[in-house]
This record gives sequence, C-alpha cells and structure tokens, in this order.
Amino acid sequence: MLQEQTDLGPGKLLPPGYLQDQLVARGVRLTRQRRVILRVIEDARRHLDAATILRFAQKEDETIDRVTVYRTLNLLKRHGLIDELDLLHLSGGSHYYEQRPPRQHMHLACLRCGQVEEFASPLFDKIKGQIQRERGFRVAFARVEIGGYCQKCAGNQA
Amino acid sequence: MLQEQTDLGPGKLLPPGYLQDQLVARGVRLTRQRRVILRVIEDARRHLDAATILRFAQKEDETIDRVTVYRTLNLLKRHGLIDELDLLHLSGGSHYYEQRPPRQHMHLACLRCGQVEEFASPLFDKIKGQIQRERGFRVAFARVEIGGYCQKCAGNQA
DNA sequence: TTAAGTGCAAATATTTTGCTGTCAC
DNA sequence: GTGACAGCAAAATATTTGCACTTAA
Repeated sequence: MLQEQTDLGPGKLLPPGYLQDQLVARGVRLTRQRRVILRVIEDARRHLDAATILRFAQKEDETIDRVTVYRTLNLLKRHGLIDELDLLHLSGGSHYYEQRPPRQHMHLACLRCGQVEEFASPLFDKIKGQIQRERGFRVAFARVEIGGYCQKCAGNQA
Repeated sequence: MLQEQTDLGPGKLLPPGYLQDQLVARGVRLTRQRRVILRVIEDARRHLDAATILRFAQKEDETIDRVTVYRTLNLLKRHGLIDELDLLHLSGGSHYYEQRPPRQHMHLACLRCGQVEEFASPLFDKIKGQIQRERGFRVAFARVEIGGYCQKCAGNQA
C-alpha cells in the first residue's frame, strides 16, 4: 500500500465544502453519511481507494457501510465531481478517487517507491485541440497515468 | 479467425510472432497453451479483456484454463510486452490488454458508443521531455485514456 | 531429468444489487 | 408525507493461490 502520508496530495485548489455545495446545487439529498464521505475525499492528502475512504469515514461514524461508500462514489462520478483512477495498479486492483481538479493534470507514479506526483502542461491542451480537429472527437475528460522513476529513486539506482 | 468485428484494432506495427520471439529470447518456456494465448493477443483487432482472450483461446484448445490466461498475462506484463488498460470501464470492471506498441499512443473512448480509437502525437513526446527535465522523473511508459464523443456520436446529438 | 507450467478447486478482492426500514426535505 | 437513501445480506465479477500432475527444454 502507498504510505498513509505522502508529501504531495491531490492538488487542493477548490474551496472547502465544494463537493457538498455542488450536490446541493444539483438538488441531491445530503445525508449524514454523505457529508462524512465527502469530507474524507476533500481532506484527502493523497489518492484514496474505496476501502480507505470507508476506513476514514468509519473513524467518524462507525455505522457507515461499505456499500454507501460505493454508492456515493458512483453518485459523484455520475455528476462528474470526482475522477476514478487506476494509478497503474501499483498497489492492488482497486481504483483511486480524486476530486475533479479545475485543471487536468497527469499522474506520475513511481514504479519503485509507489509515490504519485501530479503534473500539468499546457501542451496537453494542445493535444486535446489536435484530437478535436483531426478526429472530430469531442474530448470530455482525460486520464493520464505515467509510470517511471521519481527523482529520488532514479538517482538511487540508475 | 478473430472476427468480432470492430473498427480500428490496436495498431499492428510489430512482426507476427514477436511476443513468442521475445519470450524465447528471454529464456521463458513456451508451452502449447502460451503459444495459443500469444497468438490471440497478437491477432486481436481490438483490445481484449482476460475473459475474451480465454474465449478465443478455447476455440483453439478447449482445455485451456482461465488461470493460465491470467498467469500468461502477468508474465507478459512483468516482461513489459503488453500494457494493461482500463478503457475507462465503459464496459465493465475488467482490464484490457494490448501488445506494447513501439510508439506510445492514446486511447479515445467514446462515452456513447463505447468505441475506442487510438491517437498518437509528437507533442506527447515533448511532454515526456518536460516531465523529465522539470521533475527529474524518468518516464518508463504512459497510459492515456480520454473520454468524450466520437465524430459520429458527437454529430448525432449536438 | 527436473524446474517450470498446467488445471482444478478454492480463496480473495472488489463492486453491485435486492430488499426493508429510515430519514432529509 | 414521501421518495430518495442507508444498512444488511447476498450476488456478481475479477483475479490470485495452493497443490498434485504434466511437460518443455
């Protein structure tokens, strides 16, 4: 498993309570359980999988069920408020979730230490334009997962 | 023989028998079952998941087991000869596999019809250079999955 | 010959669904 | 009050592991 505390977490560029506010604005009912789960996702300092979200949520409310976590994640996905990632399955078969960021970024996953950094580049927007023009494909969202060796690990071995 | 007709399949830019040759070159034992599975992957005209690979393989040899497919896929992954993809889970929770292409490309998955196209851009190599320079992150491979609407579907609903 | 691979059964892991009672609005 | 939601149990789906037999090199 990835370390519990990593340095870089998913970028925190959105106001606190954003997920709640968005759901309310869309007329979705806010339950006690959802509030807790949303808070866990917003406060995350790294990408969490469903099982970890459950664990954190249960610290605050023991009765929250695994199923409720999955249903809430699906709800957020349907509303386009979070993104589902694989992070290259560096630590098992489950998915990871992050609040959809205002600006698309890429994930750099270190094959050695498992740390995940984020990276954004204006060139990627150019690529999207290219796709649109050359293929007539209307891009809704993008997921970029890059495997390799982080500065520290690359230095230590190669 | 692999006629489950789709549009674009994974690009066929590698010589036939490439996977076999690579495994032999690496001193891996070639069994009857592995030969069949490798052939299925090489002949694929689209991205296949484990269950589909099994189905095709069993057409040729009924006795091949699901487990052998998974073990062979893991073998190929370990040797970096195939890539594992999600294709955004447009059609279930399983993974899809493609022979690792000589040139990285992106996957464009249509959220409406589920069709998957491939797209390559020299700009993406520039981004990799950027990552290397700005972060000291040594890129080994990349996976890009883009969701949106293909030309046909975008036209039909816009 | 013999280490590696296979099939089978079973375990594990992850996510979804059906149902009934409960709660947010 | 009522329709959406939660919890529980169970199913569905996806993948891995243990073990005894088989086979490629």
